[in-house]
Amino acid sequence: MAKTEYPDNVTADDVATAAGVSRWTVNRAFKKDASISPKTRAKVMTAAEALGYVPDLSAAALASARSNLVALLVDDFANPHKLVMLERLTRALRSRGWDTLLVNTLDRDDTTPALLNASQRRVDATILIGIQFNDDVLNAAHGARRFKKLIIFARTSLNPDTISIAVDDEAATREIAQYVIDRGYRRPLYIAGPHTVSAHLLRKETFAAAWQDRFGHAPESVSVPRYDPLLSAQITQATLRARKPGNMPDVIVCENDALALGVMDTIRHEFGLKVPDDIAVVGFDDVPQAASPNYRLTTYRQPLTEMANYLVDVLESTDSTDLDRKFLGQLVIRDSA
Amino acid sequence: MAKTEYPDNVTADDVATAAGVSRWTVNRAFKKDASISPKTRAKVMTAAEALGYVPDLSAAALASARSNLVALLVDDFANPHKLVMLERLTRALRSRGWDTLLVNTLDRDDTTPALLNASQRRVDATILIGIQFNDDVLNAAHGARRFKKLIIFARTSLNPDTISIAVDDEAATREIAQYVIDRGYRRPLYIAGPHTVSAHLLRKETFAAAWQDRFGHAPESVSVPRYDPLLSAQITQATLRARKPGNMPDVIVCENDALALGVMDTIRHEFGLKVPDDIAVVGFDDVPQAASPNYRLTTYRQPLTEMANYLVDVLESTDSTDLDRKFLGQLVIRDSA
DNA sequence: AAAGTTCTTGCACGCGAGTGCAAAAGCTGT
DNA sequence: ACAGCTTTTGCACTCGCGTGCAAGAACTTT
Repeated sequence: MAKTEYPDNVTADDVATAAGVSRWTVNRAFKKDASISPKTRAKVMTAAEALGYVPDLSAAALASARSNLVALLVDDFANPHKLVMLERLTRALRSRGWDTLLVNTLDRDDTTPALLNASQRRVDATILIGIQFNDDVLNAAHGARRFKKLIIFARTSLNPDTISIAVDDEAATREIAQYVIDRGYRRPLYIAGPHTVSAHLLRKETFAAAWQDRFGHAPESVSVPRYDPLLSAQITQATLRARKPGNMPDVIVCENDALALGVMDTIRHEFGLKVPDDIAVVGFDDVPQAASPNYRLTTYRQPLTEMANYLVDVLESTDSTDLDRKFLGQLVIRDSA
Repeated sequence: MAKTEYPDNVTADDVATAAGVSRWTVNRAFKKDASISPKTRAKVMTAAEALGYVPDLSAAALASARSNLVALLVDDFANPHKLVMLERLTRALRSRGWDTLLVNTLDRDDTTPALLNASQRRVDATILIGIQFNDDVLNAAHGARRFKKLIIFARTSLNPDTISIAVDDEAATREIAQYVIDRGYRRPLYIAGPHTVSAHLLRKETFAAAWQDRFGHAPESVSVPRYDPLLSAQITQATLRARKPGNMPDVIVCENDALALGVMDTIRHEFGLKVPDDIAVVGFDDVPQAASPNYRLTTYRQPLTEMANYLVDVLESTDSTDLDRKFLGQLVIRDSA
């Protein structure tokens, strides 16, 4: 008979009764900068705690125009860097009161259904950290109902309806190219990721341009259709096998670490060559494994935490004037090049 | 002036007017097994499509007792296996109409606030795929409001208020132990993960018991406080350095692959030893990297897809009688042992 | 101490849809 | 063509809270 358990659901009304105020005052007590006297708030909070009350965000989202919820669309789970991004993003979001809806868009050919689904949950923004989208989808999405913000994270997009938060790929790649040239490498092979129309990484083009500027010809390149170390290993293997023994590259520059890890594995275990003595390797992202004693990969680190925090700034900002932003990262030199 | 854009928000009422039926009929049309005539449904769907209507799940969650939303608490982003689990879980959930709230619980010392937050969003279940929780938290959570189901995924829990969906660690570990013994290894070192009270993996104990049964003494073991290859590498290095040169183990059995990868790196690059010739290594989980030419790790694969599908079954089941379940996986023999 | 300010608090209405039941419509057999 | 039955449709009420404004309380000023 003792009321040891909390009732099924405590509403603001219950707390109001307990504290001897109105329901609206209860809600004010939970709102950051509401006009309420300190002692009333204290009284309400005490009552709330005693009853085990917490505001229902679901109802709040329905009543107001905001939900403090974002959808995170991911279409690439083979790239270890995704795990790092997920960690940084969820941490930044959560620390500032935002929740994250994780949407796996791997098994659909476009993101439209996922965007639709996000709108059904009244998300305040949709964040894309993948590649599978094009301008058609974006335009459709933007024309549709209830679309607040569409953020492309860690990838540049030229679409004007989109907010892109990314590292400055061009500057980063030029720095990489300069380093490679300075170290005396002259026979590069560039391993690029999937071709995409929108949300392009300018890395391959920039590297090619830098090489062209310096030596008058573009470097060779290969494309891997997924950011997957295992696939990258296979394709690199096929590419190198097709070459004459004397015609090996002296450096392999990769669009990101996911590709670079596979490349290193192949170089060592399929060809029995040494990194960097026979072939050097450069990556991009600085995934945790890049630092392992096995890889010691030279790579480029994006300021992910800073970028994630800026993303939350964007979510909280009201004006929508040119929120795109590029960040500068840092070349991390290890043993692979 | 042309109405090229959809209005801000289309409600069921708008569709009802357009289709010449009542709002409730519109909702029925969107409900899987509602009693509605096929032609009425078709009429409604046509009108809905023309207007760009989709039901508002936020409002639905408020009005009904279900939200079709689950919270996924993760406290360990260094383990590459987490990415695989996230992929499998979100795919299974999404394909059957469930959305996933990803909650990062890394930077808090207990899961209570996260559980509270989940309850604020009216999730139908909370799924834990980490380690940071104990019985106190669980009990508090369960006593509180609006807690539907608490699922421990990929980890065994003996707490009766909890539904545990996991591989049969005991059977798996016995199989591993048997393999190690059959291959003639006699000086094992066991690398365990963090100590936890609840949600225990029985792997270390089972391996020790199996060894004890056979040889009359327990194997040595070390604990790594996080499932992180880099940390595992460090601790393994310290452990092996403390040994006399002639006293090295001939096999290192790891609680999971995250630990095993670090172990292999250390063996090779810090001690210049060969795997498996000098020291063999066994893991658990079969992460993607385990198959790479670099590691070729012998490990144990959990039937994750099957487990994820069962999880959705659990979500959709109404009776709550003993939903715990153990799955059998498969020993994957590669070159590391 | 009265009038003028500023800070607090209360309230009607709406957000968009689910539940359970009752009314209406469709169907069967004779 | 009508009773009897089944399927389909409509509706009052509810879920828990936000918005914007107006009334009330508390504090200043001269």
